[in-house]
Amino acid sequence: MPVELDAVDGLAQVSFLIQRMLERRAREHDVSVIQTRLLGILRDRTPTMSELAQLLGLDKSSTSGLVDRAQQRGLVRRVASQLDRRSVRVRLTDQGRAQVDTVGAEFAGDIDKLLAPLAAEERDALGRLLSQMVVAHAAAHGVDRFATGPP
Amino acid sequence: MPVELDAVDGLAQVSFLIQRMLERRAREHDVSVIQTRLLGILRDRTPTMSELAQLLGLDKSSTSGLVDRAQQRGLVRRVASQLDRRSVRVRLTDQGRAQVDTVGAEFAGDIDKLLAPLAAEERDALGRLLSQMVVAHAAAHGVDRFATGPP
DNA sequence: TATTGTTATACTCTATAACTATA
DNA sequence: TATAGTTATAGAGTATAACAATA
Repeated sequence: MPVELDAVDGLAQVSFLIQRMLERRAREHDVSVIQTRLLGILRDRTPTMSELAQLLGLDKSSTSGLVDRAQQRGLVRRVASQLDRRSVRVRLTDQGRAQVDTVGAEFAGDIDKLLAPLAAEERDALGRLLSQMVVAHAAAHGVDRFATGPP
Repeated sequence: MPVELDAVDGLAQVSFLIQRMLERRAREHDVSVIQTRLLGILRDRTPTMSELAQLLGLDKSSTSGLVDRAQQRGLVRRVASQLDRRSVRVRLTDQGRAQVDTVGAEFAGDIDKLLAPLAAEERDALGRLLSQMVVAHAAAHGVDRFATGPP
């Protein structure tokens, strides 16, 4: 198999593979990728609607609808804020937490399978290279790496 | 910056970064990722609607709508087949080709920037590791790597 | 006045089901 | 009958603009 991709093409191809894996896993549990991403953000946070919109990179009205649908499915709930009575916090329900844990574990398993052809030292080397890229990108763009990526 | 991700987390993070880059580039040109993917498929093909639905992994009705909207924007056109009068082929217009070339080049440039922190030998090593993964996955799943990935 | 959040509206994307035309 | 494609319908996801309540 002498097929050889350069780093740019390799990253593009692998990204599409991984994205499709996530789509499939989410759909198996009857949710969308964006719903899963919402739950992922809420795993270690209870943000206001505004903060949530910021984290998701969506308009506040889009976020309202997203949370509406997640709430209808029993995955999240809205909690009134005591400090500012205009404000609402969004919290994961037990069912939502179970859901995101399951999808997250399956998704991680998919990526792990994708790594199967690599030897242990190669996996380590890959992790180091990717870390360099992610860290440099976060430094340059001021992004909290753990805020944006699901799950 | 002693932050170190393992290969699984690194792949997940980088995939989300790359996906967001593509979304941004597509939106800058007023199209969606799926529209860009459609154009990418048509760069070296003139498939029937059925073939297109297969390549995109969508229902034929979804594909109809997608092509409708791309056609309204002047990016593709439908061509009647002579062999089978039920059948329709979809072809890129000049404008569609210019669009996908532009977005594709910008997207490749984004990935290239993401690779900036790596030395030349590291980029080569990364390309080799990712190639191994893509090739093994294609062999196991029987996927034409160039059919599915945009652009 | 400014901010937080929701609602009204419109468009894209997607699937299922029913349909037309051709094979 | 079977296949290629479209249309009707419904729902998710998104943004803009207008709005209510609170600060």
